[in-house]
Amino acid sequence: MIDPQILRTDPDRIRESQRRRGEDVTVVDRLIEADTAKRAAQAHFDELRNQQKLIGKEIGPLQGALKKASDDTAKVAAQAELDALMAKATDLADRTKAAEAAANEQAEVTDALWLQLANLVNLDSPVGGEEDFVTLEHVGTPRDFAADGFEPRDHLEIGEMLGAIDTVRGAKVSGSRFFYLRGVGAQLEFALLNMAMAQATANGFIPMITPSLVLPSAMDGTGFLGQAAENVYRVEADDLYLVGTSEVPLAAYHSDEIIDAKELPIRYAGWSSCFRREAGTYGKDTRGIIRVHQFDKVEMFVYCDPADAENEHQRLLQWEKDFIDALEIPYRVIDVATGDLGSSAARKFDIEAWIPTQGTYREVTSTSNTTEFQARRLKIRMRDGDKTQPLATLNGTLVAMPRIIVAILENHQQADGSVVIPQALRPFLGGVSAFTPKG
RNA sequence: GGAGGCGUCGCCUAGUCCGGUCUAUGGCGCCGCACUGCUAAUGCGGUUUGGGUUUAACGCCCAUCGCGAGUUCAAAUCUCGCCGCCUCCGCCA
Repeated sequence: MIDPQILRTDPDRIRESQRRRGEDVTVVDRLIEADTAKRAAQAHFDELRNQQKLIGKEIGPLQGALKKASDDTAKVAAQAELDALMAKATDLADRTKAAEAAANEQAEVTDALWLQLANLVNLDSPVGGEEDFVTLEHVGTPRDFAADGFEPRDHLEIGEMLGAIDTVRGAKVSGSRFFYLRGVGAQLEFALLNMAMAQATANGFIPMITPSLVLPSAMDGTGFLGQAAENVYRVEADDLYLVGTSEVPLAAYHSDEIIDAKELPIRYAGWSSCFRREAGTYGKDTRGIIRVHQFDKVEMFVYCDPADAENEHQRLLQWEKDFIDALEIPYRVIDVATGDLGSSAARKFDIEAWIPTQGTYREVTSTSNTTEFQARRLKIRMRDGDKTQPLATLNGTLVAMPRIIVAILENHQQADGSVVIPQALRPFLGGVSAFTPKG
């Protein structure tokens, strides 16, 4: 959630953000109303409770005096006073209880509204929908296969020739959009994993292997039970969710904690399987492993001072570029438009790799600055001197396996179906320089 | 899965049997001040978190003793449910 103070002091800022996202603006007015009602209800309850406590404090001593009273007149007087006090207390208790219930109810209504509100967009993000991104740069040049004298095969054809990808049996065993990596395909993933972790640790990241099943609180805290809910697998019997990215367990890792500002930034590189229902993508990317229900990914996740978040976002982007650069794959970097940001993100950069057989760029990594949005929901704060305030969280893909494998196979293929391994990756494959089809 | 124990404001801890004097004790750590060639030691003060109100500042109020509900004028304390941790047993990659 965003800072409630902004609602009270500068609601137009929220309205503008909602407008840029193409989302409901009237929610701001409903929030103002609910927030006011919530505070009034709370103040009313606080006042009644205060009175109740003051009376309660008189009752104890009075009961003591009653016991010690020596003569009957004093006893009768004390008893009368006690009875009057008790009657008042009983009445007050009823009213306090009612006020408390009203305050709780109003708080619930208000909190629910808050959770509907997406993060404030960064004003530098291009405004518009999915197609309105701004291309920041192109790196590398798409290969000229005509000059090389052959027609490129798509990643699935190459993967099958190499015995590296098996989608037919994936579907047989688990249904559509599931696949097996086998042989050099599996080795390629392990090599990419090790290369990614080597880079991450060299850059000060702490390697993490995270749970793939999380509680509703973790899923909701990271903002995945909003608009994205339909893409989340839920294990009903145990009320757990399968994560779509290790961003979820990495963000929730420090939930309900206060971190000393001196320890920031804290950087984690998380390895996990990722599960996505891919609802609403019927007919899209049905061939190969571009869009699948389960894949593995190394995710970078950072906790830092909000003042440093934009710089850190640039660093994450640079680390993503470093990795793709090392794999010698042409790509472009886009600044994602406001309407296509997730609810948590204030700004997002995607790297899209050139896919020769599609003649276009396809997303392979994504890095988001979620500012204090997730930290507020997950109650993660930083202590800076005597101030305690929410910190900023950011995430970025270091490597998402299937798509980077697609890019490697397609861009580095040869006429005979073999695939040249980029220099930087070879040490992680025992020095192998190419994968070659058998017979 | 079974049995038992435990959960207190950073860490440790007192309080829970028997409800009000808990505005939660003490130690450690941390912060400030004093003293001091320097450090250490010592002394004094401060130190949960969230919300509200006020704001020039101080302050005041409410909630918070794992979470939730109940009993009561009043709950860290009594009752019920849940969660987590530890020990032992069983099962198991």
